[in-house]
Amino acid sequence: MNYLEMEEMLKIIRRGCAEIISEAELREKIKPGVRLKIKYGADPSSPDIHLGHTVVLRKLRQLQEWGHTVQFLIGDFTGMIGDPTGRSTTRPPLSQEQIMLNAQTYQEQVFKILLPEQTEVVYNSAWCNAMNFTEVVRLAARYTVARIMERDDFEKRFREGRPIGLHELLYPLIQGYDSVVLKSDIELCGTDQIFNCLVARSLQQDFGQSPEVIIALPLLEGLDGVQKMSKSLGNYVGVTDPPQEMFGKLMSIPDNLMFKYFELLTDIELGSLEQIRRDLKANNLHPRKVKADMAGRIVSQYHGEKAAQLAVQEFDRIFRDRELPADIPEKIIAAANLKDGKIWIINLLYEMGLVATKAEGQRMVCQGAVLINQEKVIDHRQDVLIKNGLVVQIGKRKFGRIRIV
RNA sequence: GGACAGGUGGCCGAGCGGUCAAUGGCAACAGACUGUAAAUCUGUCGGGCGCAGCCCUACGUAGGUUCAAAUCCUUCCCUGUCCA
Repeated sequence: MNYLEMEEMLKIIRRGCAEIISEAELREKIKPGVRLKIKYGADPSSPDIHLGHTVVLRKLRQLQEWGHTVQFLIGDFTGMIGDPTGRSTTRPPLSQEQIMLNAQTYQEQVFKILLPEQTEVVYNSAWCNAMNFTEVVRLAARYTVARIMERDDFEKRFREGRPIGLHELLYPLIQGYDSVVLKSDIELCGTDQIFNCLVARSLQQDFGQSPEVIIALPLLEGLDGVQKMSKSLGNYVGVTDPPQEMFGKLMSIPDNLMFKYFELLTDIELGSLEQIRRDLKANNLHPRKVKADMAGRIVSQYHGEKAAQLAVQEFDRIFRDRELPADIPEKIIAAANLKDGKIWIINLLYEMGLVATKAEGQRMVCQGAVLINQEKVIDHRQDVLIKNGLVVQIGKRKFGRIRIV
């Protein structure tokens, strides 16, 4: 590898990165013909991989394409503790079964991005469960309370008088110890994990190993544009979300987030991204179009070009042109609920499962959200005459076609 | 072990005997507008009842005082601060 190739490679690695600790060490490690071990720790607290995770996964994939091996670590042991990272409250621990179930779906989803033949899946319970109490205490002796408390979320919780479980302080150590066991050369993580990775470096040196290089990627804000994307906040796009939902969710991000999504979630060249930015500023390009382009590219990565196109068409049809979607799920209404072919509008919505409670149904009607065959229902006391095939709609996103049985 | 403070709706947070299904903010949902499930503005936001009303369940847990309790008392559980 000559100088230019090295620079080119580093440029690709740097794309979208928040921090590399350190680049000099990285240059040392990346040598032609050397297959590096690249660790990535996954937290199995939720079963779905979302686009936030893919920021790191995509970077791992890039490294795999240069021949390196990914150590995909499933933190089943740490899951039982509950990762305190970024949390202002203690996380409830998960049951063993739940973790294993999550780990399973994780693995299925992760290979939408990673290359399976260059991925080694490991569980940290394999060595953590084998440790006895003496070993745990000795490990704990390698670090100090002051250094652990440097961690932002601990420090903050402590200062604010919020509880911190003693076990939570152990979390960075365990995670660091994983790197020792795996003899990782590089670790990829989100910026919220940098502290843990630094502990890993320190422990590795203690154990006579060369410290891992940390490549930290930014945390992706979720659909609300403020909080980081996470399942528990419900502001995420799952990699298994159906094309249309994926597209819709991506269209709902605030405009100012488009470029970040472009950079971190698509392969668009940074040059053309700059061009888009200029065109947008000069009013040569409509923001909606840019966002749709971004969303379309991402959908096609997970569902293919054709599905993405369909999703775009469907989106325009429903939200821009205000027409009915192509596929409307059928909802069954028991004939026994009818009186002279009629049913109270509130009961209809409830029976169709379009509202969770009848009170909600009433609210929807009063707010003018309910349409039957495109016609607004005004009176919540109304009995409606129904027949097969009638389309009932609440708002812009809930549809059902009546089928009387 | 002791002293003190606190536990309220999905979250944050007011209320501290009746007018409390509980102010306000966030989130969510709906409407208007538009360029979208963006932004902005407006409204809704425990449940049941064919419903301008009535009823049920909710303010850590279990009891109690009272005509009346989220509000007062007691038990227990949980959290924090300080002292030991």
